[in-house]
Amino acid sequence: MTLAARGGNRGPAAAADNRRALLRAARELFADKGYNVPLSAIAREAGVGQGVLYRHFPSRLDLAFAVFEENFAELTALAEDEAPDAFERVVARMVELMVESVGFVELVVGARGVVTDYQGDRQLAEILTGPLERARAAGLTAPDIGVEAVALALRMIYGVATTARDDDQRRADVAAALSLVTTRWRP
Amino acid sequence: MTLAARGGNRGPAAAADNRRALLRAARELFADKGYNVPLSAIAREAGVGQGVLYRHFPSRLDLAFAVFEENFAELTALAEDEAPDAFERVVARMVELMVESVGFVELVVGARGVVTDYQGDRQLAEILTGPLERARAAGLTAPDIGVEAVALALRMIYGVATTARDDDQRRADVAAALSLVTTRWRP
Amino acid sequence: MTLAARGGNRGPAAAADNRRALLRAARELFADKGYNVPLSAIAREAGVGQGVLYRHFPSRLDLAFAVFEENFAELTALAEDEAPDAFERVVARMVELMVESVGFVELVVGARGVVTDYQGDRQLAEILTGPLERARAAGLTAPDIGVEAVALALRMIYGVATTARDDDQRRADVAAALSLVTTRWRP
Amino acid sequence: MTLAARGGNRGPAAAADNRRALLRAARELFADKGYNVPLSAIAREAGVGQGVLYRHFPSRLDLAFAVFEENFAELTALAEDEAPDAFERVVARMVELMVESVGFVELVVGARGVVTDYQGDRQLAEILTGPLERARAAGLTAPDIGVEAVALALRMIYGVATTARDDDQRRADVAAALSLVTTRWRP
DNA sequence: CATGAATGAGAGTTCATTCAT
DNA sequence: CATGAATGAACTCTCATTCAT
Repeated sequence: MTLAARGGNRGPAAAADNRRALLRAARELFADKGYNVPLSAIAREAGVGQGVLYRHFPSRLDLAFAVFEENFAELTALAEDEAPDAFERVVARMVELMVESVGFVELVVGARGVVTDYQGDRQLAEILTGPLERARAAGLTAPDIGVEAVALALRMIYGVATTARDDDQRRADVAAALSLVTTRWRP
Repeated sequence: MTLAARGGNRGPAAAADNRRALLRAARELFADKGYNVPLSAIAREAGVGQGVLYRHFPSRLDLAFAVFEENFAELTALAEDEAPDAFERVVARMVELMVESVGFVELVVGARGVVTDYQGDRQLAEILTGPLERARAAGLTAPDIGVEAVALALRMIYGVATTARDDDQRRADVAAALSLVTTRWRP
Repeated sequence: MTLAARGGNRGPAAAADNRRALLRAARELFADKGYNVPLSAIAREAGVGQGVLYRHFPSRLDLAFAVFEENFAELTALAEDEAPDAFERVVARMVELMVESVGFVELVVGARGVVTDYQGDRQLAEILTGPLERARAAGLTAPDIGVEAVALALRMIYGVATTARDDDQRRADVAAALSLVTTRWRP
Repeated sequence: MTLAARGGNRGPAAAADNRRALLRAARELFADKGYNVPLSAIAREAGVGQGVLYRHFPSRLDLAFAVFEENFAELTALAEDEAPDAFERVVARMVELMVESVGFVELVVGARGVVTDYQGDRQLAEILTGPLERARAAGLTAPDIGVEAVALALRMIYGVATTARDDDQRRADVAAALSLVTTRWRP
C-alpha cells in the first residue's frame, strides 16, 4: 500500500495520481512476482480500487506496456545525452532492466503472437539511433553495425537473462554474452 | 459418493496408450500455448480424465520434463552419430526445438529457482560433448570453443526465438543469431 | 478470461444481505450435515457465488466461528439476566445448541490441534462466570462448583449428544446426563 | 506398507491374510488420521490393491465397524476374566480406546443418523453385563448401577476425549470425568 | 470519477468406485 | 481372486471483469 486515494472519492484530480501509483505498483510487482501477478494485487498495492485500474488500463497488456513505456522513457532520457559514450550507457541500462525485472522479460515472452501492434522494437530503434550514430562518428563502434544488429544482440541477452538459474549466474552470464556481442561492435 | 465410470473403463491396458496420448497432447499444447497451459486442457486434448493425468504425472513439472526428455532423447540419438558434422546437426535440431515450442523455452525459464535439481544444462553438456570433440578433431570448430560456450550461445538463441514477432521473423532472426555465434566457432 | 457477471450484480449494498444469508445457510447446513459440509453447498444455499463466500469468510473456520459467535452472542444475552436462575437457563440453552447442531459439536471436535488460538472455552467461561456466581450467591449451586467443573460437564453432555442413535434418544439421554451432572451442583 | 500380497496374485489363500492386513492398516490409520482417511491410503498401507479392500469391505462403514469389532473382541476377552475387578479393567481399556483412536470416536460421531442397525451399545451391554454383575456381587459397585448407566457414562467420557485440546489435556480431563462418574458407582 | 463487492467460470486436485486383465 | 489403472464427479480456491453506489 503506497500513496493515492485511501479514503473517500477524491474526485477527478486523483486520476493522474492514481495512474502513477498504478504504474509504480505494477512495475514493482511485475519485477517481483512476474508478469502474471494478479491485477487485484496491483490495485491493492497502489491503494486504489480495481475499477480504477480498469479505467486506466483496460487490459493487463495495456498496463504492462505502460510500464514498458516507463522503461523506454528512462532510456530515452539517457539517449538524449550528446556524449559519444551515451550509447554504451544506454545499452548498459537496457541490459540492467532485463536483469532486474522478471516481468519485463516475461512480458516480451508472453506477448509473442498476442500483440500485433507491438511497438517495442521500433521504439528501441528510435532510442538507439542517435547514440549509436554519435558513437560511430566518434569511432567507438564499427561502421557496419546498425540498429538492427544491436536490437538482435539485446534479444540474445534477454535469452541469457531468462534462462539463468539464479541472480549471480544471471549477472555473470549476461556480462559474458554482452561482451561477446559487443566485441563485434568494436571498430 | 459418486456414481463413477459411466463411460467405458478400458482397463490397465489403456495405461500405455494414455501416457503416450498425454505426452503428445502436452507436447502440442506446450508448443502452442506455452508452459502454463491448463493441465485440464492437456487431459481433454489427450482424451483422458484428469485423474489419469495426475496418475501418470503428479505435477506439471513431471509432465514437462517427460516431454523435455523426448526432446533430449531425440537429440541424444543424433549425437551418437560418429560423423564429424553431427555436431552441426545436433545444434541445428536444438535450435529448431526452441523455435518450435514455446513451452520448451518457458520450461527452462520457469524452472529458474523452482527446480533445484534441474539437469537440463548437464544433459545439454553431455549431448554436446561427443559431437563437439569429434568436430574439433576434424578441424571443423575452433579449439578454444568448449561446451559452456555452446550452451551460452544456445541460450542467446532462445532469447531471439522467444522475442520474435511472428514465425517468419523468428526463423530469420534465429538464423542470423545462429550465424553470429557460429562465426566465432570457426577454426 | 471469462465473461463474468451474466446474472445481476446487486452491488456493494448486497454485502450485508449476503453475509447474513451465508451465516444462515452455514448455521443450517452445519447443523444438518456437520462441520465438513461442502462450502460450495453453503454458497449455493445462501444464493451467492462462491467468491462472495470467500470474501466474507476466507476459511471454513472463519465461517464456523462466525456461526459459533452467533451462538455465543445468544448465550451472552441470556447470561446478562441478573436473576439467580439465569445460570440454569444458560446451561439449558447451551445443551440445546449441542443437541441441535451437529456442526457446533464438530467444530469443537475438529478444532482439536487445528486451531491454536481457539477461544471457545474461554468464552464459555466468561459467559458462565456471572450467572454461576449469582446462582451460588442465591444458594442455588454448591460453593465448590467452579466454571471448570461446569465446562467439563458440558463436554460430557456433548459426548452423549454426538453418540445418540436418533433425536429422541438424544433428548432423553442428554436429559439424563444433564441431571447426573447437575445433581453434583446442588448445594 | 506392511505384509501381504506385494508381488503377484497369491490366489485364494491370501484372502484371510489380506483381510487381516486391511484391518490392521485401517485401525492404524483411523487412529492416526481419523475416520475420513482415504481408503486408497488404507489399501496402500495394507499392501493390497483397492479392489481387495472393496471385496472385503464394500463400504467405509463396513471397514470401520470391522475395526470396531476388533476393539470389542479385545474387550470381550478382558470381560471373560472371572475376577471381580475385571469390570474395572474393562472400563479402563474402553476409556483408553477412546483416548487412543481419533477414528474410533469419529466413527461413532460420524455414524450418527447414518447407521440404522448400529449394534454398538448392545455389544457394549453384553460385554459389561458379566463383569458388572461380578463386581456388584463382590460389593465393588452400588446395586442400583446398571449397564445403561455405565454406557451413558462411557458416552460422556467420549465427549471429553473428543473435545480436549491436546493429548495431555485429554488424559487429564478423561481421568477427571471418569472419576466423576465412577464416584456414583461406589457402593 | 472512485470504490470495492458481486459474480461465476474454471484451474488444480483428490478420491470413491469400477472393471479389464 | 487380486491387481491397479481408468474414470469423472466434486471440492476448494482464485481471479478477471462488471457495476451499483
